[in-house]
Amino acid sequence: MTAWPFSKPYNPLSVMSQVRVRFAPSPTGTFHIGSARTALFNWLYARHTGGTFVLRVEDTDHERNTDEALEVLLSGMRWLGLDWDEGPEVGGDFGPYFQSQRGELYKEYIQKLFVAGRAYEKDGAVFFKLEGERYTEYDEYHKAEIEKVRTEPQEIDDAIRGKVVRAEERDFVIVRSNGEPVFHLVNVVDDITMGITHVIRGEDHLSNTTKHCELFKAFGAPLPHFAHIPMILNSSGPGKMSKRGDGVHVEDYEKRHFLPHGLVNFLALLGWNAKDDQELFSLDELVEKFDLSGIQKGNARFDEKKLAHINTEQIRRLPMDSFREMAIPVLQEAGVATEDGSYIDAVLKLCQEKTRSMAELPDFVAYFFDDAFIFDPKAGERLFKKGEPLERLKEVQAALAAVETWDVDSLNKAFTDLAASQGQEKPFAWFPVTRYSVSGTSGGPDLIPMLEVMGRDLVLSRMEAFPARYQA
RNA sequence: GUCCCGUUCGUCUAGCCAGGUCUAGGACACAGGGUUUUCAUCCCUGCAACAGGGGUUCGAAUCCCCUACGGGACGCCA
Repeated sequence: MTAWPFSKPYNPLSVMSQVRVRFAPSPTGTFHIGSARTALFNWLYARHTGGTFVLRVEDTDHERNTDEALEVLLSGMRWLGLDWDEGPEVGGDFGPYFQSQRGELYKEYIQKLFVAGRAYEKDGAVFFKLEGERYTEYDEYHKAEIEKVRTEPQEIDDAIRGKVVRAEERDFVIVRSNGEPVFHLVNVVDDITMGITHVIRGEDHLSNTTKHCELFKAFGAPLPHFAHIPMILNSSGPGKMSKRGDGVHVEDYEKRHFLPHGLVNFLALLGWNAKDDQELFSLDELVEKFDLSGIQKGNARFDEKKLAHINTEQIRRLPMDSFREMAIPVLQEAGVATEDGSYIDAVLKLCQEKTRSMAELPDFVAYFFDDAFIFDPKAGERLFKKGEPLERLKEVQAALAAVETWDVDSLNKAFTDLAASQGQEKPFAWFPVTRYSVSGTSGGPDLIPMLEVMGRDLVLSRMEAFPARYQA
């Protein structure tokens, strides 16, 4: 048996001191939010330590492993900004990175187990042979008399949970009767041959880890460091976050126009914290501050409201260029704005700090682009409840029509002068009807800058049309 | 059923490893108030937790034990 299974020469010190982590998803056609967080933690750890992030596709069997399923995964990873140093498309020295292409390697390793007397065939399948005293016992769970083995307990030194001791007690299948190697075997063989130093994965694998330790030892390979991260539970009700349902897939958030970094920031906080009160991070800050020791032991519940809040905050922190880059396709998709240009830029600049999500942006800005906006009935009701808005509107129309240069200063002056002429100190009495007549709503960006952006023609024509339109 | 992991406000969490600085801090949510042309933003205030019981100690959210509850694993799925 060769001590080092890598195909290339190496310097043990330089390789082993380098952190190598992997994300090893099975392409199922969706990208589960829990998987995404596991990927993120691995990615953050690699980037934090200057290590290598490997993407390995566990496509051992399954009819569902299609190209489309793989693409969902890869595009999800790309969308989140989790780039991989080795794996599909980028290659690497430890490939292939698809388990479906590593069959020969697995055979080689299975052979090693046979040679070492640690594997045997039974019912057409290959079993891993545990070492220790054998006995039979009625098992309540399997409802049958089964053979068990008193093995040496395995000690797992987990970076999050500390020392975990557990003994495996049944020989387990490593190759199915159809010839396909099972997860536990390929997972360990790949981790060994890919030189993985840290296995960061969900807590649902903690119990499996004793099987993996048995295998590592049988192969004479050193154990990697383990870090079992807590599960994400359903936001309400029992159990871990289910496979179906709203908001469990990364693709859904992309479709709903969440900021990838909003999701990333939220996911990072689900089970990890920076040991201080900071909650909003840039990617760089996340990379800098992320550490295994900051990971929580207990499971966490997914809270959409907090996600929404973080998403909103990250939208506000976006540089104008990035915001525009994201917003324009959203507006185009919604059919709100079709052309790029300085008008859209001005509108977006006005609205970035007011909008709560990209998804609501089209509705929020629709009236800037289309005369056929809808008048909010409730806001209209409130407006007509007191005063004589139509009279005020006429006064504003006259005042604005007389403005020579259509800019914030002149508009401000027009309103102030109008107020003064009526013995008012502030022009607030004229604001609500002005806003409503041009936008159909009672809220939105600051009025004067908004009028400036909309331009004289649009503003005056909407005011002119308002009385008739509102009746209808 | 067996084994493993966990348990601080409704939720995410700080504090726990190195017991006193904790009348337990922050954030989301919620409630109230203020600012504002704006059912936006922003600001202020409030609400609300150490699962329970034993022990160790002058002193325990922090250490130990038990119980309860939650999660996970026990597949020729990954």
